[in-house]
Amino acid sequence: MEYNHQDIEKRWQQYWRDNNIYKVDVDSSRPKFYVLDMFPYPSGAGLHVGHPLGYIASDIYARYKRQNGFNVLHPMGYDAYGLPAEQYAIQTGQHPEITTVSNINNYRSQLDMIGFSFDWSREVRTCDPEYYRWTQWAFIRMFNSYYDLDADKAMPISGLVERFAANGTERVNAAATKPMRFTAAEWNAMSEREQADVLMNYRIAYRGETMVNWCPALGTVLANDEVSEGLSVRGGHPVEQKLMSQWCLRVSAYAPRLLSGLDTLNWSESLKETQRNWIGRSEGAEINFKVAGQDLNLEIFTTRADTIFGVTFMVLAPESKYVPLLTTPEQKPLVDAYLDEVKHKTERERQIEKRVSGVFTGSYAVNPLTGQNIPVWVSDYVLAGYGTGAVMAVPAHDSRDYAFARHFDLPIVPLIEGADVSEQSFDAKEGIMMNSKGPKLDLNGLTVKEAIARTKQFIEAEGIGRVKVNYRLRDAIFSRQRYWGEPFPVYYKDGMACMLPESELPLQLPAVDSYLPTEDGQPPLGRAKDWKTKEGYPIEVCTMPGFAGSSAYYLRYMDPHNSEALVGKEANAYWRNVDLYVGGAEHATGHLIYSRFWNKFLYDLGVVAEPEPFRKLVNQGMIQGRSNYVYRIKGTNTFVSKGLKKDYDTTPIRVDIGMVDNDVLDTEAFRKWRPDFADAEFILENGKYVCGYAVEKMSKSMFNVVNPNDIVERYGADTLRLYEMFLGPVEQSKPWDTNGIDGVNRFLRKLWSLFDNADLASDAPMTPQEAKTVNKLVKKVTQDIENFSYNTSVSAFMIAVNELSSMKSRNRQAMDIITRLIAPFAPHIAEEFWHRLGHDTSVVDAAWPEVDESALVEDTVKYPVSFNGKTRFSIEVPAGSDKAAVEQAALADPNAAKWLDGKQPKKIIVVPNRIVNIVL
RNA sequence: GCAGAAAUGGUGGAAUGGUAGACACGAGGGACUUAAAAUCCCUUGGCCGUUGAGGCUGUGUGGGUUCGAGUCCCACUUUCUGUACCA
Repeated sequence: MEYNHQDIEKRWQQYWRDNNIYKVDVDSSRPKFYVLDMFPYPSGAGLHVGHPLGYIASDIYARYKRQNGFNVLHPMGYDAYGLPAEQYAIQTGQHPEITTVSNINNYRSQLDMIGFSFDWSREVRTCDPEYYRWTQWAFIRMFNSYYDLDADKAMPISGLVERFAANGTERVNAAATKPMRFTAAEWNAMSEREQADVLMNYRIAYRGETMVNWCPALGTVLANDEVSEGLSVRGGHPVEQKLMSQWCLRVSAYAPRLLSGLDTLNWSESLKETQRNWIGRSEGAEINFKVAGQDLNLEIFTTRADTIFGVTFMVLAPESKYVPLLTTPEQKPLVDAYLDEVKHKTERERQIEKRVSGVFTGSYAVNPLTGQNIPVWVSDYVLAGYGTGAVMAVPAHDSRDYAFARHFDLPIVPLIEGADVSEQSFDAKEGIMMNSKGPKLDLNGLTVKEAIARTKQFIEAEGIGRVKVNYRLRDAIFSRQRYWGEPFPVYYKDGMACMLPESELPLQLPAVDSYLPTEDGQPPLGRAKDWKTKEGYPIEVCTMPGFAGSSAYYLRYMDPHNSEALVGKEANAYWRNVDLYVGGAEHATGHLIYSRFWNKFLYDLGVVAEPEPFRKLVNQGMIQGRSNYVYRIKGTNTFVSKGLKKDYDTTPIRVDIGMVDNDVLDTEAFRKWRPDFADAEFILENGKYVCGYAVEKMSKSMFNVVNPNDIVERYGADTLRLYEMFLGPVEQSKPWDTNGIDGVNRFLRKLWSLFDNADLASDAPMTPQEAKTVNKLVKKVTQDIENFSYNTSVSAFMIAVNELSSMKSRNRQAMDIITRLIAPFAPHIAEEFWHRLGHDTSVVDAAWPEVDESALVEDTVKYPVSFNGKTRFSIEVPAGSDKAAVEQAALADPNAAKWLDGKQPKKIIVVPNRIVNIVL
């Protein structure tokens, strides 16, 4: 009988659906295992063959774990809010939900074809009100919490209010936007409005006046991870800095825990490193410089406290609050002009220019160690968002300060012996200090490291500064001036932000007549009718960003229909966290930081049991497209085959890969493709037109998209699954190349015919050869799955099937074991075999086979024999021979004399079961 | 610039420090066929030689450790990914 994949796959998919095979429930009698894929944003283009790569890998693991007796949670859902649907809505006026739902349906039908073991009864969609009510709920909880640095966790803001009322800020150690000091009396004397403003300074979800990435083209602000090189990640539009009042999440308060938590995770080193860099811990000191002639301290942050004797000027960020305070009347026109210039530059322009610019404020600061007056400048090379937005400039030992000093002809004082600073600064943190002696502190002769420690100690003792750990991680900006997102459960009462009661959640996204901003520049929600509370207070018109809905979805899967809580205690206590998370590395600084933050916040609240959401994480590689090119001779309509193009002056043109088979162009199809190619002429080689190729991103515009549906239709889902795994290591990026798929398909057909020929009536034991082949396979596949090395597993299956066919094996036991082994990879064909073997339950629950080691025992062992490390011949000795016997056998071999060449071996090395090396 | 990963045939890729190139594609040759498809068999890193003969060389470059290195160490080159005036 022929292998008819279409019939088999349709039939068993139906069987799985009808019997709810993939539905799971809490079952405390079995250990749990949680396998999760990063849920997709359902784009209009649908899935291409690159998307399922990670899903297939995780599905194999999920099925494998299930066959090993685990209760496996393996859900799927959709990250349904996003810009493309909204942009489409703006163009067409169609509600983004309509597009989104139709895209979701398309995704679902594509996913279903591939035979995944998802429990669809747990599906979540971020745009579903029953889902986003818990996103809103978490936001309210964040608003009602502050981060207590002594307890090192989030605490209810009501506790902080009590402490303020009793003792003011005394002994309060809380993460804050800006430091505050007041007494209980002062607190109690404040108006409600003033108190609300103070509390905003401490809330974990707060409204803050901050520098934001404003993208005029998209009409919204963006988070740092949504901006790359001064352009928006989505769309590539320029982004500029703007001071705006926005909702923010105090992610920075969690920076130390987000950093230290990484050590407990089984993630790739490169991904952890990316997060470490993003969090950006740096140890240094904050030092106060008095401003000459004013009662004002200029506070700076530095990691190089040792270089304080080389400070020849100070620099403020243009946005620094110190700028207006330090600008003297004479310098004001110049400073204002400079600030104006900087403001009109986008972040991108700033980065591209890299021109040294700046202006003197007219004020001087006093070096606390030397008492010298040093000028204070303003320049855009200092960032307002990092440290205190002001630096002490040490041109001799910092390249940026050096460039600035050179440009404005400021003095450069070297502080490290032997450092030549005539051409460039000496930035390395090594060497012996010099020129560093003041009235109270002498660093000369110390190493840089010693000097840093000594200086820190000194400034703390003298009260001119303090040791400080700084983080690069910024608070997340949480407002988006867009329509298609979660509405904030926030209304404004006399200008004060208030939360809706949790009982009124979800606050549903209202209908609007257009998805554009209002005429007075309000976000689209400004158009919603009756967008106010029962009492008539206006509701927030911004929506939440994309990462809001994806930050806790893994928790909702545990208990998706719970109407009382995000996740019930019992469900959470059982499923705990994700054991294996598979997804793209591009989320390293976005979703994977926010999720960890969100989880830690809920952990502080006692809502979830685990401090980290994702224990093991695997980043699947990208599958790139493989585009084909034809070569048109310039000025003609004649196309020359790739091998001959060097003789002509040609222009490469991309062609649709649908017209190309194994790089050979279907010339007739090409003529029909476009009217201007209708009369195309071809110069062939060996009667064929051979196309060139290039590895590029898979996209419609490059005509290189391969649709998984087409593959499934032609070869079957099992072939697709095996082939995607066979392509190479899951973590690695690689181009898609349909050319190799025949090999995998051939393998499945061979397996099929092997099975078709198996003598199903007999239950004879396996022959020793059969047992060896089968047990070798069990061992290899088990190891490979544990190591996520699926490509070598597929090879192992091919080898085993070849061996069995050449043995003309007809053994039922062997087929039983192979069926169970291949079930995670090729579930449809395995299910078919399983039922033919007479089982009436699904292969999904068939026990994973164990290795019968006794079948693998060999009678003889083969040793390669090397002379001075070069292998010359091999010998076979009885298994269990001792070293001396192996040595003897090697020397006694007829081949040995030739290589010994009459010499005595100096040494003979025998590595058991490995090699004999004879050293001459 | 910084950080991380990588570099092996025509291609995708295998190799717990132990016979490099498994497995697959592609290519070449052959069998079956009126023919094609499908299927099966043989060859396939390079060089020299042979036709039951084998040898040399070979994992980006240069060093090192080791009886033995694709694998470990040092330096360099190139590529990919992330990040970037972070003081």
